[in-house]
Amino acid sequence: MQIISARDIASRVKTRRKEIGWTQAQLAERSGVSRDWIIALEQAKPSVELALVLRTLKALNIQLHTSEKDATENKLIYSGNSIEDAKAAALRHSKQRNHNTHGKA
Amino acid sequence: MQIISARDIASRVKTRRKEIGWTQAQLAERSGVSRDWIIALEQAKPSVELALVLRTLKALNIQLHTSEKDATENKLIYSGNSIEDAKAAALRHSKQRNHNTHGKA
DNA sequence: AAGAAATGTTGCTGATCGTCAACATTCGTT
DNA sequence: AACGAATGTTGACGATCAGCAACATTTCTT
Repeated sequence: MQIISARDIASRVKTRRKEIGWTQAQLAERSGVSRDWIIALEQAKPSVELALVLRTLKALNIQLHTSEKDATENKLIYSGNSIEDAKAAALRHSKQRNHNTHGKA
Repeated sequence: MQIISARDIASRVKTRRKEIGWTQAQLAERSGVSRDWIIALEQAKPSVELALVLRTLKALNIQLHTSEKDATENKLIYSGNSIEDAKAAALRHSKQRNHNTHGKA
């Protein structure tokens, strides 16, 4: 499964948790986080801490992998690209929470 | 590549960034974060926000995937497992920062 | 339907985040 | 060596986190 957003992780975690038959409280205990945090994770809160996410995935035996396209290809793609595209995308995301990202709006 | 810890993501990001030939500042701009944050990420700070990580991976064209073992297998594995093992592991991790995880030490 | 269990919500707290600015250090090129 | 660029550090700031406790709501079991 491709992981693009916090939503993807949220649904992955929730689905797997139910597969195993755990409650949120059980998962929280196994992962070493609070039940509140599990709720937030499953509700796709984008600002959760990375390490806690990784711990939770481990508790659920969900493996994470990275795969990249050929480096040369990417170099070509990116080097000629408009910076504005990425910035606009970032802003779109940050609107979910007024995060002001890297300032100078 | 298997992603287990923040360290894995850190090295992945750093390696890929250099492959493409970007500076931290460039990656920061493309990802919509501050340069400070990129530094923190590449230094494997465990508490970085998930959404910013995902945005950065996207900017680098690094794809994230989950893969899980058979659900039945996991159910068997976990249902008979000692809760204390996972808790101990969680505590080991949380010692990196006195996070107090889910209290009631 | 009734009760219990699970999930979700709210208000609060101390701690930490991510950003900025300024400065120090390292790296790479000449 | 010297210069600029890239990387890393520090301190300050407002904003937000993760946890807790108490309560509300939904879901499940009997």
